[in-house]
Amino acid sequence: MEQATKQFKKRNAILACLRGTDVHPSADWVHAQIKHEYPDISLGTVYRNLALFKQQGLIQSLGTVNGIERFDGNVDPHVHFICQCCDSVIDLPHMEVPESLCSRAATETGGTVATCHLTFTGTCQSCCVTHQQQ
Amino acid sequence: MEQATKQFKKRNAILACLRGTDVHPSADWVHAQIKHEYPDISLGTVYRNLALFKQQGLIQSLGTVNGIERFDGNVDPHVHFICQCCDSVIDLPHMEVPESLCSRAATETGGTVATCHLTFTGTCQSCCVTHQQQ
DNA sequence: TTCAAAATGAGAATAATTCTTATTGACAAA
DNA sequence: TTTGTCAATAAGAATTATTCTCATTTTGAA
Repeated sequence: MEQATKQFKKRNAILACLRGTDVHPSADWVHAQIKHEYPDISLGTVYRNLALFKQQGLIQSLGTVNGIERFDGNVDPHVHFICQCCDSVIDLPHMEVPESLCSRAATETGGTVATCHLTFTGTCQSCCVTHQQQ
Repeated sequence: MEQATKQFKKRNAILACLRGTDVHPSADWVHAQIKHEYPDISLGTVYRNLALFKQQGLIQSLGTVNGIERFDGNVDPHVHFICQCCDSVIDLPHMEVPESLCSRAATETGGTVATCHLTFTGTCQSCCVTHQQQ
């Protein structure tokens, strides 16, 4: 009965949290979530493990939105939309960056390409509705 | 004889600095450059004017690289390559994001699209040469 | 010259992230 | 069970990029 491993309980909870949400959260958001299960988890542990996962390629960073780094538990290449109004980050799952662009990037730079990010910014549907109230 | 306008001397120098380089600099780099001409310019002025230009659409932010925001005086849509090794940012001028992707982003989100960024990360040619010394 | 408004310098304040260190917890060997 | 070892953690201090405050300076106009 899942006595199997008590090891990495909090670490695994952090990874599970990221993989179980689509909000592309900040470290602080993850910390608040994990606290429900482990009230004594520290923010430093969240930062530390997020950095570890990122280095291991288990998660990816989307860069910062309004000065706050955002993470994604889905490392498959996909496209993002960032709302400038509410800072939400949304997946655009049915879109892909043409493979031809990636290979051209490698040849044009003369270096090696590791990742590719296509990101749109704008106003999300919800914010559009809220703001033009007519 | 360019008595024309002493106004905005430093402000204009900041914009000219950004437009006259391709290194996609940080605020600190810009500050160091302007100091050659105006030794008393403060870092606060650089930040203030970069924020102003960004808001006016005269420059764009590329997001942060290693926690430091990078700017681009070229606001035409174009593709970037970021070296994970030396943090350099390079233009890939001969590549474009297909217009079809941008319009699809708008329809898929149901909102409005303002900008589009395609960014590759990897190891630049120079760092490749430096590191695999064989 | 005088005036009002805008721009700036200097440095304090803020806040996200990283670092340090003592402590805790898990597992293995005795 | 006890002990030892080592990784993981909590707590909070330290760092640092960026923003904010405010007194001063500069600018162009009257």
